[in-house]
Amino acid sequence: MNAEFENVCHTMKFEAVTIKDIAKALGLSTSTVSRALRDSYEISPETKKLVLECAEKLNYRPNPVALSLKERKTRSIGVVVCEIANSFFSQIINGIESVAYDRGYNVIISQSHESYDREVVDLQFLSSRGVDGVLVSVSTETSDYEHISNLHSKGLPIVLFDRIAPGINTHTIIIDNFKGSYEATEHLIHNGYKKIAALCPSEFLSISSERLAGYKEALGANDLKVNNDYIKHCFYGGMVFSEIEEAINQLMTLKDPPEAIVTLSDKLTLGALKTFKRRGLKIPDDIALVGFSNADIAEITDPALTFVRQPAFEMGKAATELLLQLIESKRPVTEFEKRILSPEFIVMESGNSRS
Amino acid sequence: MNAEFENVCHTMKFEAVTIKDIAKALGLSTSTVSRALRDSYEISPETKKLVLECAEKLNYRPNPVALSLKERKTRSIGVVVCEIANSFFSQIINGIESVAYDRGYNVIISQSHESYDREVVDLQFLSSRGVDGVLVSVSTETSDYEHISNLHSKGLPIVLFDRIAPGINTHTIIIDNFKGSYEATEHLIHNGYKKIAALCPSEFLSISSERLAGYKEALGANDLKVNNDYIKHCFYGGMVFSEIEEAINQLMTLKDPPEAIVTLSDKLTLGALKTFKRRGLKIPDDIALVGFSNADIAEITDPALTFVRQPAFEMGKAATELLLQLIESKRPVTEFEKRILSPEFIVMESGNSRS
DNA sequence: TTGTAAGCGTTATCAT
DNA sequence: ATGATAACGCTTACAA
Repeated sequence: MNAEFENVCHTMKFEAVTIKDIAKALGLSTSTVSRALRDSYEISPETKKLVLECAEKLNYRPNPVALSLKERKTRSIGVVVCEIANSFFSQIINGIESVAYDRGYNVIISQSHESYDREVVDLQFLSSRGVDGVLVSVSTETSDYEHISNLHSKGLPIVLFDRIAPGINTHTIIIDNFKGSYEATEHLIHNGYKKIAALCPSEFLSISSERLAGYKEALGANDLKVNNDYIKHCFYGGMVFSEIEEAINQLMTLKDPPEAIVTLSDKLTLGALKTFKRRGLKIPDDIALVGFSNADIAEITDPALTFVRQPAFEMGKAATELLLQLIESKRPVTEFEKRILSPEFIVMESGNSRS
Repeated sequence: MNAEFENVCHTMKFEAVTIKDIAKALGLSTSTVSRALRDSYEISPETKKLVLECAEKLNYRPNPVALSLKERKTRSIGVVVCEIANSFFSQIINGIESVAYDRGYNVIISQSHESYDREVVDLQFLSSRGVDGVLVSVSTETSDYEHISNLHSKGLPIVLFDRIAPGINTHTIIIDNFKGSYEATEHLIHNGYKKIAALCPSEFLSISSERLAGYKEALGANDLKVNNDYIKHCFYGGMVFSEIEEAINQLMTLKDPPEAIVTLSDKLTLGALKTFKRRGLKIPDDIALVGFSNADIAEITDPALTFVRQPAFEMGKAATELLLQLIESKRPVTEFEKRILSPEFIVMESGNSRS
């Protein structure tokens, strides 16, 4: 008996006050109480006051689960990213959370860890949990997008961001990847470098092809030839550090090694910096570097790094605003917004000029 | 008519298959179907097979909201941290998510942005949303813990991590902060530094006093006096960068400036590195630095930084495991675990030895 | 072995 | 202006 009691106490959440309790306390029906709480016109002012006071006194809080069941919406949105502990994505999540918080939505996070299978499960899990919509940035392994388009065609609002999926007609928000890498490459060219390598994410990712195109275009526009030996893809884009190390090793042991590298993602830039440090390579004397990075990383390197800053926080905010408009049907289903945010090219005085 | 139809299509989520649909399809009652799905002993094998097949065919997924309403648990846990886009916390969240995922729980994130008011609202929001438990690391502004102890005494399972609250008797997981900063300080002393300053988080945080104690103890154990001019607190612990810059400026303009600094949090270490770079201070010739940091940051500085690594991922995992045990009543309510994780002290050959 | 009915907390549709 | 009832999807006594 005692043991049982203790167990119950332990398990039991605080018995929340319900509309029933208020009804009982006031000798009213639940429907009256419900209406009074929602400030319905059909309830007399006195009753309203009574109910409101009682609710206040009992510290009544509507049960969101019951509401969800009734209204078939949970006021929560799901997010699928490769890794939370990646500063680019954590900044995006920060933006997502800020908008969601303002609008009274919960944010449910899940990670694909760059695994296609995991992404499928995550999405399935989120949708079965009844989220009102999802924000997705596809994993590096993902080349089949049916799991996304299936949900989409079932009416689940979806906004794709950063790493998007071809052929799914929905809202998307991306960085102007072409521009970012074009500027990075051209900056190196303008500083006198001709042998410029590119370190890219997996070729399957939308960001990769766009950024690579910018790199090639910048070379071409400056009468430089594209050397395929200078282009390295890291399939797991930095999640596996050894991939980056290996790619850079290969570059540096070419008969004709590059004098400079553009790193086409935040994670790759970080990995390249780490590799340089481990190998004792000095920037810019041994090798020059410009690439996508966040300010923190760029600023603490020596010399401070000229870099492409991606507006991650803004991207998270924009994606969430779009998603909530979709969810709340504030936007016709036929107009899909394809937004492109401009990256910032930040030149550090100290960085990469040839000595 | 048409407009209405479109609107409905737009708003409507895919009509999910329910137990009722299966029952109807098979000419059974919902209870039979329910029991068959739960593999109850009272259902005949044939019926079970029939139901299971039908469920499979219709792609039936149990509605978690309905389950939540019935069982009064949501299989979701809430997390309150100061900032997601702080690598220490994003690594912790990674750990949290990994355990939660394995156990079929959702993780709902919210940020306090180091604001006490926001922390109160976050916690209120999470609990009203019916999370089964919460993981909390208090904000730097928080010095009153009633919002936490209130929820706790109402029976909501709570695990505090990293920045804990005094006087709340629940599970806690922290780093051995004393040890971490003791080792950092002593390492500098062993390398010949005597004038060692400490850059600390807000004095109200549990981590701050513990780390400061380690610093002082290390000085004392090596016959060095504590100089209060050498101890600087940054109230917002790095969320406001100018605070760090200002603190370091003050240190460097003392009549007798320090030769070395221990930075007592990841964020402070990052901020100090940024400040050094901006001021053109070289490590270790102008100023030596040892502190709490993650490996990425420590490895890309020049020279690579000797540092205290906090097992953030492990902390997130451990906290979540404890919380889930509490939630699932696998652990008596009277035994509160106070776990202390050891930090790793990582010495880089290149770092901080006097030239 | 299977069906009926009540209940989780709320709101909407009828009555009254 | 207020109350009774059904419904959202599911589980579980209790009947049959």
